[in-house]
Amino acid sequence: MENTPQETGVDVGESIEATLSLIARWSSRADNRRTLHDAEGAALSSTDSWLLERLVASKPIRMSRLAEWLSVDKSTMTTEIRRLEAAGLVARAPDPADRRAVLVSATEAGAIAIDRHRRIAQDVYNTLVGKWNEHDRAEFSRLLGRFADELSWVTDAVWRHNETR
Amino acid sequence: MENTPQETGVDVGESIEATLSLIARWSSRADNRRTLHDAEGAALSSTDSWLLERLVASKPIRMSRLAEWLSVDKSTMTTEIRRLEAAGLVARAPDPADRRAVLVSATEAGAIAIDRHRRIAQDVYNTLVGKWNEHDRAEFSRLLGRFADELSWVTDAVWRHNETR
DNA sequence: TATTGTTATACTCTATAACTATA
DNA sequence: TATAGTTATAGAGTATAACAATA
Repeated sequence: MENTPQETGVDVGESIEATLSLIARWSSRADNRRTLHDAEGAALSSTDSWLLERLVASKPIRMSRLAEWLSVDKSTMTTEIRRLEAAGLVARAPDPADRRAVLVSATEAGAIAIDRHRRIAQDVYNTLVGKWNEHDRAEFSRLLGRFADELSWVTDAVWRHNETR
Repeated sequence: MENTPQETGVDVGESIEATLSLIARWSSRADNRRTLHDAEGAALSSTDSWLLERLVASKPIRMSRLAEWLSVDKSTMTTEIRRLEAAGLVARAPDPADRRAVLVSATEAGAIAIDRHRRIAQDVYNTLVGKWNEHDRAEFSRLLGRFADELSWVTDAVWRHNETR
C-alpha cells in the first residue's frame, strides 16, 4: 500500500517535496554558506557544521561512530577530521580503552565557530518569518519539529517503500 | 536591529535551524539519493534533479541563465550539462537569435527520470506524515509553502543581515 | 569592447581497495 | 580473524583564469 493523495486527503507530500528541494538547493549555495560564518573565522562547509554540531553536543566520539552517524565511509571521515583538526576546530585523542580507536571532540574554537554559525542562521530564519503572526510562527515551529522527528525514522520509511512497491 | 526571540515572541528560528540542518544532512545522504531513483535509471545527484526540475518546467533556457539560477559558475554548468547530455537527459541546441548562445532543454527521458524521482520522494513524504491528522497535514503544507515563498527572498534577508549587524 | 560559452587546471568531498596496528 | 583507522587512488562537483566565437 502507498500513501497516495486519495488516502491521505491532502497531498502534503507534493508541497513537502517542492519545498525541501528548494531548501536543499538554497542551503548549498556558495553565497549562503559564506554568510553563515563570522568575518574573522573560516567558512564552514555543510559537512563541517554537521560534524561540529554533533561534537559539541556529545562526549568524545570514535571516528567509526561519527562516520556511521553521517553515513559516510571511514576514510572520508579521516579526511574531514584531519581538515577540521588543522583548522583547530576539533581535537583527537587515543581511546584509553582501545588503542586502535581515536576519540574526536570539538575544541573551544570549534564550539565558538559552530555557535556563531548557528546563531547567524537562526537570525536569518527569524527575519524570514518576522512578519508572520504569532499563531503561524508557533504552528510552523511545532509542525517542523514534529516533521524532524518523523525524519529520524526516514530510513525505515524508505525501507518500507522499497519493500511494498 | 535583529529579530531576537524577545521580539518575535517565539524563537522559531532555532527550531527552523535545527530542522533544516537535519533535512539538508538527510538529503545529501548517499543511501537516500539512491532510493530516489528508478531501478532501471541512473541515480540523480542533487544538482541533476534541480536542473531537470527547472528544465521540464520551462522553455529551452540558456546556459548562462541556468548558471545564474543555480548560483554556479558558467564553467560548472558546462560540465554538468555535458554529463546530463551524455546520459541522454538533456539536449542542447544553438540559439537562432544569438549564435554565441546554447539553449538547453530536458529530453523525454529526462522528464521521465525527474518525474519518477519526484513521485518517489512525494510518496516517502506522504508516508512520513501519514499518521498526522488532517488539520496538521494541511497546516504544515500551507506553512511550508509560505516559508518557501519567504525563502525566495532570502538573498535580500542575508543582505539585510550583513548590512545591519 | 562586451558577452556566451568552453577548456585547462586545481581544490574539496566522496568512495573503494589495500594496508597497519590492535583486539 | 576481525576491527579501527590511514593511505593511495579515483571520480564528481565546484571555481578561477585564459581563450574562441559572436554581438
